[in-house]
Parts: sequence; C-alpha cells; structure tokens
Amino acid sequence: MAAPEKTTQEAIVAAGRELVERRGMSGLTMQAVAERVGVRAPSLYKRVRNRGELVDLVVETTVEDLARELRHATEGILDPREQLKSAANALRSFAHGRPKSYELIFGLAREASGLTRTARGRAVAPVLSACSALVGHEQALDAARLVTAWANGFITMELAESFQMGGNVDRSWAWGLERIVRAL
Amino acid sequence: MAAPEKTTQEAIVAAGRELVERRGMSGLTMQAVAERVGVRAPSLYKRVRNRGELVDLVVETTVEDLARELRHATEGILDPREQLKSAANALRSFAHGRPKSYELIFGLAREASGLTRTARGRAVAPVLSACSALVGHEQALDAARLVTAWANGFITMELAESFQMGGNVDRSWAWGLERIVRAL
DNA sequence: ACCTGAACACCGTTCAAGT
DNA sequence: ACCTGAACACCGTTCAAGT
Repeated sequence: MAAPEKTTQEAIVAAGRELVERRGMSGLTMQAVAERVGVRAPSLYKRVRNRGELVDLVVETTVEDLARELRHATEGILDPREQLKSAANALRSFAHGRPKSYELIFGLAREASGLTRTARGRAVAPVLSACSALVGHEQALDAARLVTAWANGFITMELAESFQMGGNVDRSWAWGLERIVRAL
Repeated sequence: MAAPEKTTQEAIVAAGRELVERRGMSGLTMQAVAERVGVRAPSLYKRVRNRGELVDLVVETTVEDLARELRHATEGILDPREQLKSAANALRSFAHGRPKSYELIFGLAREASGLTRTARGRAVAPVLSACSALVGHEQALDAARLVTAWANGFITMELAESFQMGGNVDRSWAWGLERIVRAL
C-alpha cells in the first residue's frame, strides 16, 4: 500500500525560504524544514538530494524574484542612465526587504551552482543592456561590472554594518550612484 | 600539582588562521584546532570563551595584516589618485592571496565584533585620507565609500565567480578603477 | 511508494575526575 | 591550575522496517 504523500518539493523550498529570512542561513536545518512541512527529517530526502540541493533551490527561486523586480524597475524608462539608477535602487530595496536572501544570493560563503549562475546572469541582463546603450558593446561588460560591483559592494557593506564612520548612508548611496552613472 | 600548559592562545589563533585559509570557514572546528596545537578540544576553552571568540581573534589579527599592507601600499606616494589605485590593488592582491580570509573579513555571514570593526576602520584610514585630499573633508566619507564599495564589490564578485560572462576580468578591474578615481 | 525510528558520524560545549 | 574522557544537545544523512 502506498503511503500518502504528505508534502511536495515546492512546499519544502517555500519553508526553506522562510527559514533563511527569519533565522538566517544557520536556521535552515533539515529538521526545521521538516517540522514546517509536517514530516520527519528523513522524508525530505525523497524530494531533495541533500541540504545543498535544497539551498540551491532556495537560491534559484529567490534570484528569479529579484530578476523580476529588476526587469520591472527598468521597463518603461528610456534614458539608460535612469535605467541604471532605477535598477540599482531596486536592488537595494530588495536587499533591505530581504537581507538574508540577498546575502545568500551574493555572499561568497557558498559555491554557486550552475543554475544559480544562469539565474544571476538573467537578473543583471537589464544592467548590461543599459550599459551597452551608454558606452557601446565594446565596453558594455566593463561598464556593467563597474555598476554591479559598486552597487553590490555598497549594499554588502551596508548589511554587514561596515559603514561605521557615521554620516548619512543614503546620501553616500545617492552621491556614489550619481558619480557612477556619470562616469560612463 | 599544576598540569603543564601545553598551548597558548596565540598558537590557537595561528592554528585557526591556517585552518580558515586551508579548509574554509567550516574547516575551523574546535577539534581540528585542538589537534593542531596538541591538545583535546575541551582544553581550548581555557584560552578562548567559545568558537565565536576564536573567530573574532582570527579576524582581528588578519585585519591587522591587511591594514599593514594597505599602509605599505600608500606610503611614499604623493598623488592621492595614485594612492587610491595602489591601495585598491593591494586589497585585491590580499584577496587573491588569502581568499578565505578576505571572505571572513568582508563577508556578511558573520556579525562583526566591536574589535573587528575598529580594526576595519584602521584598515581603510589611508583611503579616507586620500579621498579627503581629493574632494575635501566635506565629501571625503562619501568618496571613500564609493571607492571601498566598488573595490570590495568587485573582489567579492570575482571570488564568488559572479563574473561569468567571460571577458578579461583584469581589464574590467583596471577600467573600473580608472573611472572611479577620475570620478572623484 | 512514501514515511518513520533508530543509528552513525560529526559538531560545540560542559563538567566531574584526574594530575 | 590545566588536561581529559564522558556526556549532552544538536547537526546531516542512511537504512531497514513499517504501512
């Protein structure tokens, strides 16, 4: 007799996403996920190969969310400089709203899977196209790296509380963003 | 009768630093450290409060190393733009040479202790003074944040293999650095 | 075919007992 | 005063036994 299916991979990934944001990366344990989906920990291994694969699935779905928000932020804007600013601001909003997820996606504590990397590529596509319009396709890649490195670096330092000399962080963000897009 | 002291906090921290660089953050276990210093794991708790304090000590000594290298990279250079370039290049060299340590210092997987933060502040002091010379003390903080965010972001993405669109990463670094210092 | 308890190999940490 | 084995509460993961 078949035992009834008590959960799905989708539910497991959703539970994983919640746990990451609520309790951080170390809160994403197989036991905690199992409890949330109403099953014992060993049963999770029927849906995911191991914890690493679960983490990958969490990352991929989260990167898809981010990619959607970045697309949304740039569509309908004509000036490529304004596209870049809007994308950067959307990235920062995402990070403020879901800091643990941001850390999971862009932090380097984890070696990224192939799927994660293609998803990340899709997320930055709007940035690349804006840069291409600004500096030409020859230097588009260099320019996109300048923008993404700065934005990601700024946000990472902000989340890590690395800005410890006071001052107005929002002002530093706007000041930097203005100079970055003008430098292109 | 007193049992002979078989190790010191210094040796424990040194073992921790080696383990981080060789096996990554998850390789820094109390058991592995204990084995390296010739003692059983419980004995470590005579020298450090817990694993968290050991991590803090590892980070602080490593940040001191970095601060020294950044000071070295800027001294003797007069042009503040060249100071910034030299400091940025030294930061990147450090990251390439000791990637796991770089991740440990600047990653956000860990909440930074007070000591770590003052050490980080000391490390970026040369950058702040160069920026002050370039844009005046009014905007020095904003400028320093622009430079450090970009450099840290670039290096972080490089180490995480986030630059996946090919191209020449060294060229992108030089291209970005040139524009960053010119934007100030 | 899925679910489960029991078990294993790891962690960090505590503590009583040795010297 | 330091060192240690034993123990505890956690991890992730495997597997035989249930349904």
